[in-house]
Amino acid sequence: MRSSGRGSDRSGDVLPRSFFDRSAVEVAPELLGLWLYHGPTAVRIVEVEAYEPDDPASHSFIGPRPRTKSMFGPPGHLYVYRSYGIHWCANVVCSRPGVGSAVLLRAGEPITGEALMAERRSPMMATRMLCSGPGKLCAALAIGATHDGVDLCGRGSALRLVAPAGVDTARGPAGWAPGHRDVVVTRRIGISKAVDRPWRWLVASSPHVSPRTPRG
DNA sequence: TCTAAGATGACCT
DNA sequence: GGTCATCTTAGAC
Repeated sequence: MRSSGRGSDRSGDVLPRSFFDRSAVEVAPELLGLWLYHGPTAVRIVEVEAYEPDDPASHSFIGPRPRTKSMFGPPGHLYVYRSYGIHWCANVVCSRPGVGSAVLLRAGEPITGEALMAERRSPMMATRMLCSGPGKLCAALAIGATHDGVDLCGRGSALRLVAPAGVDTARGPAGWAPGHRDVVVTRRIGISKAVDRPWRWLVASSPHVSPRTPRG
C-alpha cells in the first residue's frame, strides 16, 4: 500500500492498518524511526521489544483476560497496562484479532513538545532521560489506562503512529532504514521467562535508549 | 480471601 | 550495582 489511502499531514503519514497485520517480530524493527504523536508531544521510537502468543514472557501467553483484552484486539491499536503498580507501559497490537501479538514501546527521542514532556517528568531532567524506558515514555507522553485500546491509525486521533514526511512505508524497512544502519538486536530486558529470545531492537547510537543493554 | 509475582524506575552506596 | 516503592492480577486454598 502506498501513500494513497492513508492520511497525510505536516507530521507525515498515518500508518495503514495492514502495516500491523503481521507478527510482532516482523513489525517491531520497522517501528524504529517512526513517530508517536500524542497531542502536542511526539517522540521518535528508538527501542522496542516483541511479544508473541507462544511466548511465555508475553501477557497473551495464558490467553485473553480482562486486563489483556486489547492485546487480542485489532492490529494498530494500543495495549496499555500498569507495571509494578506504578508505571504504565504501551504496546502496539499486531497480527489479526484474537492472536495476542504486540510490540512494547521501550524508548523514544523527543521530537516536539519537549518542554511539556519535561514538565510531566521533571523540569530539570536531561532530555535523553525523558523517554529512556517504557514507563518513562508513557509518563512523558501522558499515556495511561484511558488510552488502552485506542486506534493509532486514526488520522484525526490525538494518539497516532506516523511515518516521518518523505518516508514510504510501502517499501518495507529499506524504505526508511537509511538513518538506522546502527540498529542492533539484543535479548529482552526485565523478564524472567524466554529471556534468550533476541526480540529487542534499538538504535545503538541513540542516547535515548534504556540505560542497560544486555549482550546478545 | 490471601499471597506472590511482576515487560519499572528512582534513589542510594 | 543493589534495594525498595507500590498495586494490580492471577492463582491457590
